[in-house]
Amino acid sequence: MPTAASQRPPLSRERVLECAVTLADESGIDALTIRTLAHSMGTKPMSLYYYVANKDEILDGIVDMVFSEIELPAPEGDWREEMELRAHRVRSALRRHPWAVGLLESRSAPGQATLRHHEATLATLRTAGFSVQLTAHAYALLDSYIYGFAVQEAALPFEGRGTAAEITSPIVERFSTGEYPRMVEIAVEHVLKPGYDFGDEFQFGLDLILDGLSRLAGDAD
Amino acid sequence: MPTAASQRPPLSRERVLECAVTLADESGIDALTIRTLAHSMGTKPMSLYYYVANKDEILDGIVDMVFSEIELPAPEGDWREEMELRAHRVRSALRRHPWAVGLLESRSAPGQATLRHHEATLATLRTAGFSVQLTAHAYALLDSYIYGFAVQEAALPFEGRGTAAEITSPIVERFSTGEYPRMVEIAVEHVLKPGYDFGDEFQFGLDLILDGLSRLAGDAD
DNA sequence: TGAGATTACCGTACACTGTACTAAACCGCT
DNA sequence: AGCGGTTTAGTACAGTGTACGGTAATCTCA
Repeated sequence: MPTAASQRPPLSRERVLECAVTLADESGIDALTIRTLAHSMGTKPMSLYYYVANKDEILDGIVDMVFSEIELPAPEGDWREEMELRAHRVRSALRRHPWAVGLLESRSAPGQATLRHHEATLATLRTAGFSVQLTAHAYALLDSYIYGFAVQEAALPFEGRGTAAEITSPIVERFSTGEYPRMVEIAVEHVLKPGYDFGDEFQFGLDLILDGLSRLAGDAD
Repeated sequence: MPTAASQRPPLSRERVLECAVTLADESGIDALTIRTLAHSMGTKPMSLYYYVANKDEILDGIVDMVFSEIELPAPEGDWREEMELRAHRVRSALRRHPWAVGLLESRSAPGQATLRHHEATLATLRTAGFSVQLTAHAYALLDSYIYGFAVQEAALPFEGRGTAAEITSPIVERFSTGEYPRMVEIAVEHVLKPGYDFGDEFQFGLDLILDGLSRLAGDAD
């Protein structure tokens, strides 16, 4: 008789983490339980524990998987171009995996891919002539912006262009009292304009930050 | 015989949320379960459900509680001062309640305090002469930075000044291979310097962002 | 060849979670 | 005294992570 195990690709730590990522993408991080994960892989819960110590290790692992998807910046390249590219790459990775930013906060055991990513980013800034101090400042600033933007994006109840109308309707209900005129204004005159996409706001802040860093780095602009 | 109920302040939605906040502060958001919350209030799990519909409502509620702690900016004040103050206030609230930023991502039903806070902030920028567009840009930028900084701060395994040495030791272990020289450099020459506090990085980015906004707002600097 | 060790996987069980359902106790009324 | 709404509890159930132990196949070495 063919066992369940013989009918599917063999288990491995890699495959466990890959399946965990796709499961979290498709059904949300709350749906990522040991049982559903095992079921989605055609196996039983306890089988997974041969490859990972516990669920925390899975969570650490999928965060690192997200970083492993992000192309590394090139330390020899133009720092501004590289940092802009990197910012967009990180953001799009966090948009593909919206649960990741929520995990960042609770995980503090960075994996290999994460460390490599940080190393390459720091190297790019240092190679471009940033002082140690300025590098630390710049990195904290850039990542804060990227992560924070991802948090806001993940909190949005709509996705992308054109579907912004829904979020405002429950808010508009409270507006019969006229309590929030400025929010209405922003909604009507900005967010609800056709073609609006919150994601487009990302470039504005990114440019402002990179401009500021340029000035401090003493570039000839 | 004195019942448990007669020996403690009466339950109320307010008190449930207050106790939920202090429990999350003291023991982490994972420790905030209906059972532990009820126990900490001297009552039984199901009693809480008279005041809140379900746990989600508690989570929404405590996020709003955090916002309610934050003093509102004054729309008539100098916008830059008000925004700087607000940024520090929000950050310190998120530091008092590190679990809050993790909830921001998953909650999308803003409460009264949250809405009031947004309204006051938007009003400050608009009153200062920011266009609707620039207001939206500025707000997204500032909040991204603040939230993202809070995420990073919450992920740090140490708190405040001087205790940074511990985080680096597990990393330093991987450094026998020399794989991460730039991270070592930053650690040794910046993070491990006496008196270093990651929180101090906040002001750097905040100044840079406010400078950039000043320029765009056409101020006389 | 065959016995023992190792690898890969799984069944059962337990303490814990959120919460639906039910019932009891308390309160201010007439 | 007794009624009806308000508040508090008890019990029960499905779902969670995972400790502990077992099984079957594969590998190692005489």
